Amino acid sequence: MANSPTGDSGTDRFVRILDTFTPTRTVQTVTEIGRRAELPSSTAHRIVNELVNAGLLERDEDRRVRIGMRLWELSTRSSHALRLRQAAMPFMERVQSRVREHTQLAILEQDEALFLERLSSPASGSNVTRVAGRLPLHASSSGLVLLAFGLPDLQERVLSSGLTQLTRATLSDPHAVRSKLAEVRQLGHAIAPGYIEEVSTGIAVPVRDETGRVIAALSVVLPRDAESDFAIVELHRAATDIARSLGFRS
Amino acid sequence: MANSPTGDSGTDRFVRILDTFTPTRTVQTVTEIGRRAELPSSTAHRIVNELVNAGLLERDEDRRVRIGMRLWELSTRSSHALRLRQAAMPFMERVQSRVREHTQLAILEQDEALFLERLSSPASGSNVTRVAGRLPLHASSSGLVLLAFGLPDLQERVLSSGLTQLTRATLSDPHAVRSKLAEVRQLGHAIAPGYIEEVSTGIAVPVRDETGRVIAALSVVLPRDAESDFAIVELHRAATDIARSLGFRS
DNA sequence: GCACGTGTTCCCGTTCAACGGGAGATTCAC
DNA sequence: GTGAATCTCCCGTTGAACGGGAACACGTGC
Repeated sequence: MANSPTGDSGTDRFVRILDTFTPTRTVQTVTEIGRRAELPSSTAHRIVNELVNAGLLERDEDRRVRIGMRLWELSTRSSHALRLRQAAMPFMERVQSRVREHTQLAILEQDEALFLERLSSPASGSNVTRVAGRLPLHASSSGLVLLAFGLPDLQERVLSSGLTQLTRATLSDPHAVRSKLAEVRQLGHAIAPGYIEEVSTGIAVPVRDETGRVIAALSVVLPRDAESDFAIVELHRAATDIARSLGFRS
Repeated sequence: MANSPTGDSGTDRFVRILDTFTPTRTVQTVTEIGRRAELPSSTAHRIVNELVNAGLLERDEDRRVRIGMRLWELSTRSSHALRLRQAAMPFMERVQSRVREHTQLAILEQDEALFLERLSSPASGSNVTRVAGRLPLHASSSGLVLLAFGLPDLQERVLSSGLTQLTRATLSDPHAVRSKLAEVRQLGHAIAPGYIEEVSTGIAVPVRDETGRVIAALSVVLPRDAESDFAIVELHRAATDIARSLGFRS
């Protein structure tokens, strides 16, 4: 008998196992992992043990498994996002303290908006985004900014793939999105009223790196009917300051 | 011809590659990686490509390689350290704003002190520690706290391994460390004058989780001759507040 | 132009380490 | 007790990983 390989390259395996950990389920038994990753129990045990030895997974007192600190340690060596987050933090705090609403920083990651940091509103309302969470590009203000100032082939790719509809207000027609993007480029910021939740409006501005390229989006989430001009000004000011602190002049 | 396996389990391989990325070298060519991980060039290319496909590594414009955001994303699913960092942050900010020196949070990781977060002194002096950096347990104030309140077999393991001497003041004799640990337990905090750098003193207190177990060390770095009582009081207050915010009563 | 160094891609025969079925140990719950 | 769930260990099979090597693609210096 023996093995009937499933066609994955060893590394996939590994990623599949890590992927069984979700933000809501951070500890699980080995057998559970095996079930979710569709691996035979004995195989799951073998690989998990390897990963534990390597420090990428850890076991708690009950021998259940969770993601290891080693992984976090390694991930901090990804300089660019870390530098960005570091540079943005003080200015995000300023925005948050003045606008008093959720303040978020997102980057482009595999055709989605990935949220690097989020400072919650003191009067904490909606909670759609979270640190390390993702949102589709066409449906969030941050995503629209990243898309509008991104490469043309990214736009093609996103527009031609299915544009999921999150609320009644979400733009799901490629033409509508395309003219929205033109508007974003012209205004210099994106306003997404009710695209994600009926009750709130996202507002995002582009953040530039030391060469002037748009690398991130800084955003706040306001109640749907709130006055947005003050937030826009604050966001732009913060984005400029972040760019400056990254070394971008003028 | 063919292969002479080096005896590693596939996963090791993988970790060896990730380990070639250091805080100072965050992008490199595939061949470079191969050299450092002591892998034949063709093998390095194969594995790196797998990792890139899996999203754990990324290529920049010049096809050079860096650590991927995917890894960071996965690492955020490691709940416990994240929760701790989250809970500690506001109180660390308070300590930092009142003591006005480097303020740090460290946990025990593979017999070393791993620094989860660091708020730098406005009058930024020494810079030995950094986020995701490590220090030996016997030579840092944070380490001494983690060691003193840790499991007995941890203490044995550390004391019987080589106690590296970082400065003239570093305790390198097992007996000296042992009585230092007794002192730490008795005082409830650790003072490490000049153990790491001649010119500075580390001061650390234990942080407890919701069950009362010591899970982290909160520390500040003062100039060697500075008055430390105020800092100690502030640290203890912050540690208590952190424990309370994690759910620990009394 | 040519020679050289460096980084990368592709090919392919060898071989050994990963594979997973299965049996048995262990623990917990009812 | 019975039964379910989880984990450990063993072991024969085999296919996928391995890496040497050749060729390609740059760039650079002369």
